[in-house]
Amino acid sequence: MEYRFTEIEEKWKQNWEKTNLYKVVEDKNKPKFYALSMFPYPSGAGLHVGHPLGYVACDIFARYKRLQGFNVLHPMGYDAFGLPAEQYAIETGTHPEETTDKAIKRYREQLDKIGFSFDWSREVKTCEPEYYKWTQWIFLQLFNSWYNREADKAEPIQTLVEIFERKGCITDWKQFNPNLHETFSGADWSKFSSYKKERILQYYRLAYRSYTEVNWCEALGCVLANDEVKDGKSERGGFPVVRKKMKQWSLRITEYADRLLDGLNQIEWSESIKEQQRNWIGRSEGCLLDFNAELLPLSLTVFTTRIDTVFGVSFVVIAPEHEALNKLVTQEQKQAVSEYLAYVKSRTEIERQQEKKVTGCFTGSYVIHPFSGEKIPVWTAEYVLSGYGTGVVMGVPADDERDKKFAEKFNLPIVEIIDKSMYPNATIEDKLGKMINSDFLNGMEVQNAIDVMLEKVEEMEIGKRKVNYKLRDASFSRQRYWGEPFPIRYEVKGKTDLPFANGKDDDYADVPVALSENELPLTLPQVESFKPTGDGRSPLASNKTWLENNYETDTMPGYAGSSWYFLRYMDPHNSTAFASKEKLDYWQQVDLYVGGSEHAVGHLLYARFFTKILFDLGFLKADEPFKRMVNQGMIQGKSAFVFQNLEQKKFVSTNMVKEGDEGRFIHCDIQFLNDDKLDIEAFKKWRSEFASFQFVLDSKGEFLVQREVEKMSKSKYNVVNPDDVIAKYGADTFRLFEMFLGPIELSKPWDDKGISGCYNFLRKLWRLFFDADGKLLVTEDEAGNDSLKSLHKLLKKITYDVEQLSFNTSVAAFMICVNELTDLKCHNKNVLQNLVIALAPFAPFITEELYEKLGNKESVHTAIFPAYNENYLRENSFVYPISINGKLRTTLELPLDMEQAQVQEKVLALEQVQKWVEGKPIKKFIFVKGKIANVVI
RNA sequence: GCCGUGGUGGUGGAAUCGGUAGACACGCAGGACUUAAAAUCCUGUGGCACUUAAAGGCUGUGCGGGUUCAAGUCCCGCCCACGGUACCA
Repeated sequence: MEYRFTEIEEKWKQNWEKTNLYKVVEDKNKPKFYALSMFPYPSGAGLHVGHPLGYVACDIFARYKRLQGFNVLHPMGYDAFGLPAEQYAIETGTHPEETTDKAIKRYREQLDKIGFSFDWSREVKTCEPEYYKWTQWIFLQLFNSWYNREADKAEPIQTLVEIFERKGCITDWKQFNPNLHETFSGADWSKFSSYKKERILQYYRLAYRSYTEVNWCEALGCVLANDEVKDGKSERGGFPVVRKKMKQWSLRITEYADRLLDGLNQIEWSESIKEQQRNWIGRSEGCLLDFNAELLPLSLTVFTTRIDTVFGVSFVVIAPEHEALNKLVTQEQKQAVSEYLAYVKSRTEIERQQEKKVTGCFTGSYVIHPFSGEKIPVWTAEYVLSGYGTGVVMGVPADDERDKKFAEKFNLPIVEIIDKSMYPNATIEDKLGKMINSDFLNGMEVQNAIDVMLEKVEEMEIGKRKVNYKLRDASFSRQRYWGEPFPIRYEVKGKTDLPFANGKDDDYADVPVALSENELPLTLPQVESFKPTGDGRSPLASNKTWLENNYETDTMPGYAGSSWYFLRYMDPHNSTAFASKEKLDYWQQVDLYVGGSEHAVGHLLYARFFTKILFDLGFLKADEPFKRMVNQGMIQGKSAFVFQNLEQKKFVSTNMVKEGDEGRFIHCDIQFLNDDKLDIEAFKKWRSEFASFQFVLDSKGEFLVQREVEKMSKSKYNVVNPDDVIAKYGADTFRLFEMFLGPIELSKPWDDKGISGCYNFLRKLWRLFFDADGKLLVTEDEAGNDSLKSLHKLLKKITYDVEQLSFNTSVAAFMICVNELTDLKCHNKNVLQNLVIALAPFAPFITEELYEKLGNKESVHTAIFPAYNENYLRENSFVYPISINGKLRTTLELPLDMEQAQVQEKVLALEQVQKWVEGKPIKKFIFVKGKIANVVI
């Protein structure tokens, strides 16, 4: 009987659904395990073979844990708000909800074919009001909280108000927010208007309003995502884009910088992800230092981690956005600076940091060096970002790579200040060497000089120690329709808020007021047009209800919904809380989280941030969301290209293209390929405009395409759909092959060439059970020792590999075992049944069928994972590799308990060894039991 | 630019603690079965030169150095590809 996967998979899919096999309920008698795959954004293109990679891995782990007796939560849902659906709406007028629904249905169909153990009764969609009601609710928690630095946790804003009422905001309290340049007494506070009170509270709330930069495209009349900007132009239309300040919501994530950093030490994530988060947070200990302007009553404060190098300062650079820049520009430099600023405005932050071209402009002003008293020129340059540090840096060209390039370009003096001659391998920025040309620091080691300077600066009161973070507060506003509305309305005093900064500090007259809990959810209204309003506001700004109620017209960003969805799965239908206390306490945190490494800092940092806030406010028991995290690599596509010569109206087979030939390679859909050979007729049908072109074939009469590995994407015509693979080989083969492709965390191109190997494996497994006529071959006799050894070798390896999520080697181990059992002609029921249970997490359908055929009434997925028995694996001897001077020359089988002296005797007696030794003295004999013997001569 | 990851046969990859490089699979070549094909099974397969053959030799994990009895694995310096870079998700 043949292995008929279509029938088998259909049969069990229906059975599992009927019996609710994967439904999970809280059960205090079992240990819990929460296995989670990152939920997808449902794009219109459907799933491609890259998406299920992580899902399959996570599903295998979830199923494995279940076989080990855990109560496993393994849900799935959709991150359903997003730009692509909105963009489609702008182009076609289709409501994003419709587009999203359609995409979700398609995703669900595709996911269902792959045999996941998802509990679909817990599905969440971030765009549904029942879900985003709680996203809005969480936002209100943030809005109504502040970070108490003394208690080192978030607290209700009320506790701050009480402090203000009692003792006001005295000098000491300014440390709680250095941006608030105001002190007041408790009595003052009680007299403040609600507007003034709110303005002060805005400096403390975890969700607050401030001016942040956006990409403004005047021609399109809207704010663009970074993604939509290419080389300072809008991707659609190629219109100019400038950076502009706009009043927006931000989240005070910076208050959590240290805790986000420390928390990394408690979680089992890959070192690389933790390192990326550490670098993103970018904690650095340094010092603030004031430089007084020569002719103006102002001082520039720089942040530096290298206060020891202060005698090497030959210029100071101020960020182009810095508010003091205006005052510093002299009449003579006015023209040059304003031209430079226009150039900087058109550049994105990434472009600015790339500094391939060194740019900058002299302001005309000077500051006075606090120690030498010399005049130091002040420049402005794009490599200084206003958002980092103080937005002013001291230029030390001798000891900083970027400063050096800057000085060289603009002919600024370079003063050597550190003698590194005794550290020949040190780079320019290593904190090593002896101070020179540095007055009282001369002769000190760098580390020592830093300490001395810190003391000195604080003593002179021209600066102070400061811990700085690269992390910035998170921008939380989007001028979009398809996102969560803010549960905020404005108390209008006078004119309404203007979207853009107008230069005045105090140019808004609004006081944000939180909606009450029973007003939630504030649902997205229908709008007449999804097109931007043109003045920078979202389409909601043209909605009547929104205008009448003075609701916030911005919506929340994508990460609002995705920063807490893992909590909603615990209790997805709760209408009185985001999840009940009882269920939150039962599931606590995600035990294994699987998702793409592209989320290393974005989503993963925000989710940790939200978790810590909810923890502080007493809702959660764990302050880290994901205990263990694994990042799967991307599956890339193998694009195909054909060489096209437009003038001569021909295509040339890639092996006939010579260097210097006129023409170019253009993408060609991979569905027209047979290996690398092109089906010319199909291609012509696809692109009828090329039907009359000539096709130059190679000597074999074939037309070959050029292959290249690229991101898998519809626009590159290299997408492989899992449906097609499953139709041809079945879901079990598909799952095995996805895993067999390589280590889960590596990126690799999809190539279905190897898939028949996995298919053959399942058929070979099938043949252990059935002969060609479909007769069951299984016997109930005593299993042979060799078979048992093969089985237990497998079980040991699987147990180890699955814990490590090393699924490619697991699949190889199954193949080896089935090969061995086939050679041994083993049809023993006990051996085969254990094999089937072990394979069940990987290939859920075929194993369910075989398990039933073995006479079992229960599902294989409720069985118990077989433990391996070391007794079957014991070996008495080992084939030692024998090497001479580290080079393998021969092998020798010896008992494993043989000691070095005896081994040496046996080894040296070998003919092969004698041949190499040739009577020379043995310098050394290395012996590692069970590993190797090495003769050194 | 900065941060992170990776580079091993024709291909995907294996080598878990510094100890036999290339497990497993694809592909390819040859053979068996077959009228033929498919399927299945068997044998071989990193490269080089040599040999009737066997055995053996040299070389080989992106490039250049180093540490070690022994390096794909550790250290230093490069090159290339990929992911992120704060409004794609």
